[in-house]
Amino acid sequence: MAVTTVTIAEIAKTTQATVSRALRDDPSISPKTRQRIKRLAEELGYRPNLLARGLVGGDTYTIGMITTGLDVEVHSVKITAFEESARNKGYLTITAFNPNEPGLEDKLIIRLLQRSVDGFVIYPAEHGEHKELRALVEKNFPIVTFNGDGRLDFQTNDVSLDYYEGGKIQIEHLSAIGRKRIAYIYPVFSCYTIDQRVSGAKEAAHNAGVDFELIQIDTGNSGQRVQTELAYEKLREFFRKNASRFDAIACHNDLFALSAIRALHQLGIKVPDYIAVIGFDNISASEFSMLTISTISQPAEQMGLVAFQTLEALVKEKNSRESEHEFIRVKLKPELVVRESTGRIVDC
Amino acid sequence: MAVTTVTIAEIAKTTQATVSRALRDDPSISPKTRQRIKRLAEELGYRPNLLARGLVGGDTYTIGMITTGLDVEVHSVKITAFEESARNKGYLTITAFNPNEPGLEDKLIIRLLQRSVDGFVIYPAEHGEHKELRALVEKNFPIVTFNGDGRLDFQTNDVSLDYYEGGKIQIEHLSAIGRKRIAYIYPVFSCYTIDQRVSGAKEAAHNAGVDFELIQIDTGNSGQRVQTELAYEKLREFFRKNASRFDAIACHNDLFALSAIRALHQLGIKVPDYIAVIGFDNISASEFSMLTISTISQPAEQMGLVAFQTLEALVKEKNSRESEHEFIRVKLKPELVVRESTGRIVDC
DNA sequence: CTGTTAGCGCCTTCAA
DNA sequence: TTGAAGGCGCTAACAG
Repeated sequence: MAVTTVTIAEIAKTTQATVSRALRDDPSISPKTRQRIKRLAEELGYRPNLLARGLVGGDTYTIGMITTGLDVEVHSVKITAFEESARNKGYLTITAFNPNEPGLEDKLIIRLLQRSVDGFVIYPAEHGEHKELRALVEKNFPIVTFNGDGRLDFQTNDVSLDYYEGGKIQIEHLSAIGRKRIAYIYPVFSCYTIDQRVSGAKEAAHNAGVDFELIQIDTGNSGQRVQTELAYEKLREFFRKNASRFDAIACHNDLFALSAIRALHQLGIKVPDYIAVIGFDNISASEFSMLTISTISQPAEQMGLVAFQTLEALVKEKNSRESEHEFIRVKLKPELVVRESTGRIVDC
Repeated sequence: MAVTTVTIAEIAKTTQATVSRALRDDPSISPKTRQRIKRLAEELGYRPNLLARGLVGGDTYTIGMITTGLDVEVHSVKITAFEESARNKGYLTITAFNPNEPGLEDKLIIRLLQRSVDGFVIYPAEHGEHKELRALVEKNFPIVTFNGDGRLDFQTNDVSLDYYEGGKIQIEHLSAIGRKRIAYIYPVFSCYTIDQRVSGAKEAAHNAGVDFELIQIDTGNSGQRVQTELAYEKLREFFRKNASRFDAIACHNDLFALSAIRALHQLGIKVPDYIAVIGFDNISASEFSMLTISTISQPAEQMGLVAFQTLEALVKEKNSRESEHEFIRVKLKPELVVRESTGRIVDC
């Protein structure tokens, strides 16, 4: 059927082991036969069976990725960047999605382990014990987490965004353009990264000496998913009653900011003249929108890239030594992007 | 190290083969020993090694997916829907991305084959020979393509959206609200699905007896990727000179429509009063935007679902018989979503 | 019903 | 520098 090392050996009138060695550039093989075998393999269209290779304990050049769904644009960018750098180094990334169910995380880890992945990138579920993850980390299996810092109660190699800093920057910017009565709007469900943004915002407001109020919008908690239409309705209702109290709004993400702007627009409240709005994430729509949105940009490609480089290093090192050393923890800084929604300065 | 069937056999004082059979519910095993072995396996935390299983020729419960990047929201929805239904049936989907390079498609297929996937879902690259894909289809390997209809010169099991119909619906709607001078705006790079939209639109315009003009915008051809800022500039320039000639614009997708609306807004041209705008895809931003966008909605979840069901059937059938039968070809209909950007009717 | 015996395709000792 | 042999964990005959 398929051409294997045995097929090649028979034709080359040598043994299977020699073929195997030649193909892997084993130094013990003479340049001559190596070349001969390689040519033959090429001609016959030989493709190493990675299952067999993995079975005997070698690397599979496969990395398991477990992440939340693709509904958040920023995650997609991270995933894409990771996959691309992995692919360029000859790794295949096998991706499994976990819409934030703690139990599913364990199951997916097991499933991927059964396929003998060389390492893992994991965006941990918000809650749960992380039983499997913890076990792997303890046995020193190559793992890198995204945003594990703070939501896991044990150390890992981690690449995170500094959400606290992000929240701070949002408010500092609003304050810098002269706004003094600021609301921070976010959904009710609890989530570490949102909490961080809020904390950072609170501190910045305190430092700047501006009024600051936290507004939680109940978006219908179908899991962590925001129900878009409902969110819009709630926002409009809120602004109808309370808009006059504020001259600026910071939102936990750009979609919320879009909805907020739409609601304000409906109510005839001009943005940014009366109320300035800033979002978070820098999704593409915030640049395409009729009124472009100021926001906080995540270095998402870089996060994907750094995560892969870290993981690759761990995988290689595992093969050489079992050196125990410190966990690698990278925390990247977000950046302010100023657009129309905070564009004009109003003097009060 | 890890617990295997041998480990269990030793403890259960039986043979490895018996354990293997018991675990797989082989009817030849007595209920007693089966239960005993299963309990033991559970206690020991046994996890079958899927590589070994795959090596002997059995199913791996792994499906390979090759698709374009995650930058297009509709694709993400399809992927997510597919992955979820696969997961619920015990399959792992391993996803590889191909930003439309014909050569890469072949490479990725090979890589996934080396991991012994049970089947493939492929969103074929726009151009190229599709050498590997063709070979697999010929040897009757379980494969389902997305939008392969029209862009492949050979038959496959396929799930497509009817883009022609979509283009038609766009124009029919604009005509139905009384518009008579319509432009179809799309980027310069050629692509089967865009061509289809345009053809459908053209026919609809002809049938409705309205003026119809094709406008291609040069968005800088970094591959197939639209350069957003450039696209916006070009659109604004175009409208500045030509807006007066039209009372409606149809765009090949929603991001373009967003940009178009922003450009029109900048120029002080009211949407939909002077110019109505309709997009394509129904991305979330089209609903969140300050001015919500009328568009054509793809049944993306359904496409993912149908693709998986079709593929699963092929995989199962392969195991039973080598029955040769017709290719399964599903063509789904898009739907009109009316929002503000075509909301008000203007009499002329 | 259960045990025995071959492999699947590859890598890795150990000899020669 | 190459060959021979064993085994990774599992499934699939073939016996008993």
